[in-house]
Amino acid sequence: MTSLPPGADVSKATLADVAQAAGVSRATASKALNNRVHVKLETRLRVEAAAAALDFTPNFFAKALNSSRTNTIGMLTSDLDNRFVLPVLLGAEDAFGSGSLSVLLADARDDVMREQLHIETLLSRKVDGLLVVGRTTNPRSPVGLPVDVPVVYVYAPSTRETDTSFTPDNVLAGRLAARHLVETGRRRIALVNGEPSYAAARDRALGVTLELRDHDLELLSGDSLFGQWGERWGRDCARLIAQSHPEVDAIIGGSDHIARGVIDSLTRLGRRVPDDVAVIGFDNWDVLVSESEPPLSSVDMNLEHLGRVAAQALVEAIGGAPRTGLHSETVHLALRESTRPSVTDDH
Amino acid sequence: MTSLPPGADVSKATLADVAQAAGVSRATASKALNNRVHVKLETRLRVEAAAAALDFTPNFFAKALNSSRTNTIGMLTSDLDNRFVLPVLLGAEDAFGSGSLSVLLADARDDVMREQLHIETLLSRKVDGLLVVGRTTNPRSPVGLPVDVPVVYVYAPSTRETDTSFTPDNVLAGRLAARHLVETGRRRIALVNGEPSYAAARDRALGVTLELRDHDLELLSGDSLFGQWGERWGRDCARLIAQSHPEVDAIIGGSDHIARGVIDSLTRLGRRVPDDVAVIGFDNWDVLVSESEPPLSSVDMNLEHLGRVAAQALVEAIGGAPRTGLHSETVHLALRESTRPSVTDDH
DNA sequence: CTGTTAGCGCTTTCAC
DNA sequence: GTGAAAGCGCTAACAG
Repeated sequence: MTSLPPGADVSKATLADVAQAAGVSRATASKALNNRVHVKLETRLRVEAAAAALDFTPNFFAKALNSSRTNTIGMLTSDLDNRFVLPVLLGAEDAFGSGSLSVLLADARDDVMREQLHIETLLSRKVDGLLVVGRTTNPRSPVGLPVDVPVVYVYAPSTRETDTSFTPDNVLAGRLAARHLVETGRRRIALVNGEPSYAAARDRALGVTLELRDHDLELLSGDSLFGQWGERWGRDCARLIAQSHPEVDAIIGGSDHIARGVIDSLTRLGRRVPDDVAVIGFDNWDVLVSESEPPLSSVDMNLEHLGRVAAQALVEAIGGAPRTGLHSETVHLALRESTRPSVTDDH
Repeated sequence: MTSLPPGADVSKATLADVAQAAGVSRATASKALNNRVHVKLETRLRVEAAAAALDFTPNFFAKALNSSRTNTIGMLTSDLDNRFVLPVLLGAEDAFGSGSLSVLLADARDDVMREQLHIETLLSRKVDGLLVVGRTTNPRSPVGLPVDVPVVYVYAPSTRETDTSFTPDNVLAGRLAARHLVETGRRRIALVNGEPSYAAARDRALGVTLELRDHDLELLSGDSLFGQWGERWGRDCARLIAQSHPEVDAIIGGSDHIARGVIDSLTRLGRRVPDDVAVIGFDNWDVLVSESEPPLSSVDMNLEHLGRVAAQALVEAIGGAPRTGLHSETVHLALRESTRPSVTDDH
């Protein structure tokens, strides 16, 4: 019982204790425990035994004080309250947590001031690297760091091309959705898209258009209908499309929400999904797609994978091997009932 | 330019530099900067000026090395990929972030081993306190800490009554939902509930039952229908209820999802919502309630508030004023179209 | 191979 | 009021 302040009796045993118990100097004990060279095997074993016996845990701060590596990374989110960042965090936490890296979380609330403040705090804690998780896939301006700390941008790429960024390939997503519909016999395809201010919406539309063009097709309404991300927009547009283009045999929703709205309207109008009209969405958000009636096909953005590769890239960058540039990560189809080929089309 | 390892030129200026620039000793500089007593005002000012001029940031680790307070708290989640933890985190991050507290995030993936591992890491980083965020509102066994660090449980309370826990008041939630329906003239009320293994489901059912009893009413089906949390379950049950109890004038969904399914079935069966049957859910999950057709009334669990008060309690506990026991935090109604009193009931 | 000697940057007695 | 000295727990030279 020393005279330390109350509550400080955490991990009492110090390196000196271990050294003494093992009958060596602190320096030797340190080398032994850190797998440094020039330590006799027998000594190393003795030290390790002593450490184990004393339940020794090295003092994190003392270590950090003279090693310039803290095994801590900062995760800066623009908006925690966003269903897209979660899987990314999860994948990242996964990649980090398996090792001995800890994650310092900071939520900037999509506010530049807060972001700068949090960056300063993170830097003062000497994080080894920074993972910047965006709110959308719209490119964002790079964070301004006064010092040289590796940064990886995920979801929202940095506008600076020499930075390292990972973002889902929304053009491919659009292509996959369109290709699937064409391959299952659909020809009169419409796209009800989300907000035009979102790169995700524009990229998906582009992918759809390009893919259709490859098949000598084009969107039913001539162009993609940009609007909002919600069900209501999906309902409204589906109703209009069903009237103005009764021949429609497939509708792509810019998001799962929109697609749900589309299904809702079509069903109420007496159009059968998928027999009369196939419907597909984007994001493959579990709660929306699996319990839909019928279950909704969707394009999965592989967000957890995205987080994982970004985290790995950050670890590599910390290790000195930066993987710079913009990386568009692949996405994949998640097929369900809503795009089952209609029987008549099968022949 | 010292001979430090590359990338270590972070916050170059040290206390010694400041002291020298101010023409005082390091000891005095330290006292001045930390608002300790026994420092002449003029000296203090001079030191502060020097610090500002040199853009001095105290070395976090050196400080931590002899202060036993790290201004870091650990946030241990059972399952990051859970829509209920987000708002809680947000509220907590809010309460912490406004000060100078940093948050070390660890996701246990609902795995005891991982949890223990993460706790050890967090403790080795000497967090001042621990916020344990549960996956459900089911009580959980307390975390085993070898040392005396304040812990606050949120969402899932600890089974140990002397611990500090914050959880939403689901009994009240059930009461509020039922009371609202009764007050708007509904009398033949059914409850389609979630999984019986969830305390949330059982508590909500209890609240509904108690409230109805206070009005000399009881559930239409005699008892609550426990099942699953999804839309499908809501659809199936609503269909059954509409057939077996055609007189039903209100259905409470155990979650917004269930309620959405209920609305879906009722609509398809030609029952009008809310004119024929009122529908209300729980959780007030934005994407589900506001874009529903009609928009869905719900009970908001105040999760962000929950996170905030838990975080505040943790800060207080760190400060030495623990607020022990189980705290059931209040919830509130979020009324929308789906429970509008039907015109005939208004008289 | 091992121990001795110096610090890392800061706080804290305790004299002056 | 202020400063000299000691030390938090560890790692990194340099000798031996």
